[in-house]
Amino acid sequence: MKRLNDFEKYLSQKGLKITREREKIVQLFLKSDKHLNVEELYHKVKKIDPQIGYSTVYRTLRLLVKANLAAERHFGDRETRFEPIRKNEHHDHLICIKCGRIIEFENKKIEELQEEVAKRNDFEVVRHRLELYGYCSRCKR
Amino acid sequence: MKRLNDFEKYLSQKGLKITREREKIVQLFLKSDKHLNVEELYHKVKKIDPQIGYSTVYRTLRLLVKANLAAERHFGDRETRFEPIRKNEHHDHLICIKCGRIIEFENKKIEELQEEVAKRNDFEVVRHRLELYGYCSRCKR
DNA sequence: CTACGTGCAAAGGCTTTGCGTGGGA
DNA sequence: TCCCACGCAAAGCCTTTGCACGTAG
Repeated sequence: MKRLNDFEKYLSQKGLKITREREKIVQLFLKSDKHLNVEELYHKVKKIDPQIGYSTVYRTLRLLVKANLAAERHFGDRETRFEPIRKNEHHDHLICIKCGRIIEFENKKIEELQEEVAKRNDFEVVRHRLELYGYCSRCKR
Repeated sequence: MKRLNDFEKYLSQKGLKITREREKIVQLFLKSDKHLNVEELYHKVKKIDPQIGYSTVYRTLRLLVKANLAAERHFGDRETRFEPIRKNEHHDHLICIKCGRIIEFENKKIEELQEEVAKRNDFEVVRHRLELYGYCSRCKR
């Protein structure tokens, strides 16, 4: 769990504390390796340690975002989802509007074209978001 | 105002009513030609006709979406924005994270590449979203 | 005349925070 | 010991809806 160490390092640096709750939450979050929302992670955590409260899960996720170990995503429009950040990796998403499955992909060519568009508009891109919504292999017939 | 006629046609077809409120709201919405949220449109409307309530603005926007005359967008993450749909036109967005300016663009090549990615994943794309966040010409130095 | 539309206020749904208590360092 | 962190409950923020009254057709 390299990333868990990164998190603990971050905490120490900031004078924050390593607690039982944070350990468990972060472990589960990193392991699950999906795009979870607070609710979902909260339920996973509850199963392992029923003491832990919703706000702790929430605050830990926010902390992960600050530490640059998690990214905040807004797919469905209303709900906030989080995903672990693996170093040097950027990807976009295919989202099934029937079953909710999320498939990740990466395409250098598209990114280059984006840069081109930006340049043409005298715009400096900091980050981007590309999502394709439709039906996955299982849901289209 | 071709689109206003389209809206009224839609209303008649569905047995819905053309009201003073709807006329004004839709006119302002189409004219403003920006990416407004309910709040913003509501304020514009208020200036012209202070009687009109927030829910009427809200419901009229929903109606426009149903009529396929407006598209719902979620940029900032939490707020819902609406933009008029011009026929046969698809575009994506450059969003300035400093001043909030939104610039539209269109790029066929990118769309083709998206289809390619989808095919490779046995995925059928229904719609997509591409947003580039960064600094616009005025905000970067 | 009837069903749809309107404004108001309140209910929802999720995110965020204040507070008193508990626990790392 | 001293802050930081925790759980709980409540506050915020938008979005959405129920209701009683008004009005287009």
